[in-house]
Amino acid sequence: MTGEGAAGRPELSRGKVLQKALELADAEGITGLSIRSLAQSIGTKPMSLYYYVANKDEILDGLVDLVFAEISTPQAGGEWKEQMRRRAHSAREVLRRHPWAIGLLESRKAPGPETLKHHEATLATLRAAGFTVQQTARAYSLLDSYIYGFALQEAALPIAGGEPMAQVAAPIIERFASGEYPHLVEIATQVVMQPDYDYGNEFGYGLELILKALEPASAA
Amino acid sequence: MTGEGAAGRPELSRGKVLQKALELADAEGITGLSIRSLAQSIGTKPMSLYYYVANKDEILDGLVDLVFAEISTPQAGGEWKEQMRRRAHSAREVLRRHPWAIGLLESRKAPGPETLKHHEATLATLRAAGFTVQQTARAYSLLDSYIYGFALQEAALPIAGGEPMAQVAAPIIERFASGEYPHLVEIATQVVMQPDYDYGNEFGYGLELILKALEPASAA
DNA sequence: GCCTCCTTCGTACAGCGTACGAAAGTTGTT
DNA sequence: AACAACTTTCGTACGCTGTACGAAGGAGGC
Repeated sequence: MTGEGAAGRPELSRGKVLQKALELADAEGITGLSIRSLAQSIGTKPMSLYYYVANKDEILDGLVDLVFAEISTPQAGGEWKEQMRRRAHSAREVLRRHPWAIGLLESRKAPGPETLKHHEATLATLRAAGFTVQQTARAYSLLDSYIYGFALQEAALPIAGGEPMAQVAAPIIERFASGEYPHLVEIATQVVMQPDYDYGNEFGYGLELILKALEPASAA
Repeated sequence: MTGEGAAGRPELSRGKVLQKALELADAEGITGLSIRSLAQSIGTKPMSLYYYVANKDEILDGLVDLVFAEISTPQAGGEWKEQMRRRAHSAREVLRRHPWAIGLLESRKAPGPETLKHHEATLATLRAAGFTVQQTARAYSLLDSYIYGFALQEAALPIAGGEPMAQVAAPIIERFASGEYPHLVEIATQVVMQPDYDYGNEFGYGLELILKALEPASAA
């Protein structure tokens, strides 16, 4: 009707839709990603997207898969601890770049090919390092629990940036006077509000503690 | 207008609104909780709710606080490891009862009084056990990361129940033939699809591993 | 009787996902 | 050249969402 590219040679593709959806989610947050806003950012009309995806849920599934594709994949050859360390730090970094993805993990049920590939490679690395099947399952669950949980807490902080920690403490400050939360005050003043404090740096501490405890022998 | 209780003595209260919202979220999931559906379940009209809450976000904040109130609060007197164990298991159980709450944690910025009380009590217990301020912050972050991450993964599983694990494996089964994911198959068949397997039982394994590694002295 | 406050809620609006079907271009066949 | 078949785009409309605005009506004080 209006059309420059009405038919035959497609102007659009499923990949382009997902790519633009990723950019839009990064820019505006997951609530800013609507079919209408996505179509506008692509330069097309809402209903055109439905030729490439069945519904919005399929877009969200695709986004999760794109995010998994960004996480560094371990190789079965290398030293397992170093491989898991790299993977963990990469996963955290990716989830910090796409904080909306954490909430999506909860509701997706159809893992994409990149997701499966990633899991497969990680499991292969642990098995090759001598973990039994049982140990592998437990170690993987433990590591991912830590990674996702840390990312979740990080995403719940006010905003990324240097030291916006004064803001997270601000609403509590009002109740400071009552002396009702002395230990929260203690943590806030002596740790969180220190000028060079960055919560993200704490990730390595917990990760190393877990890796250290995860020797194949002791993970039974 | 229509009303049995039009004015003066309120039929409603903020607490009742939040209570009903909790029940509705448990019954229908967080997407089933709309202002209209909530009003209907209470037996009033949508706009009446806005006398008690400023907007829907305030309801969600209130729900998170209600959930925190359900988590067993540690006592500063007892043995810290046992206190943290109890708290962790309680938190996981509560988040399994209210799986929608996990996704809410990400987006809430205003902690409620119950949330603050809970944090305060947990911090107090760790400090009383001899953890330094720094160690306390790290230990707490580590424990909560694990708890939230585990709950998140648990919520991502198909449905609660005995052994619905065959379902989560089903979509992958199609790609079994290709031999592309041998380790996923291995885990699926030898661990996940075992008739008595319950992912929730794995929580204790990781928790004990973390608690063991968390001695105040070594947590520097 | 009236005035003021508390509480309820009817109406309306802009936004959402998407079902349905029409329109228009390209390609293949004759 | 004509026509059919297929691919791709998108206009319209429906039922849903949160909520701004303001009217309505009962309760208590004077």
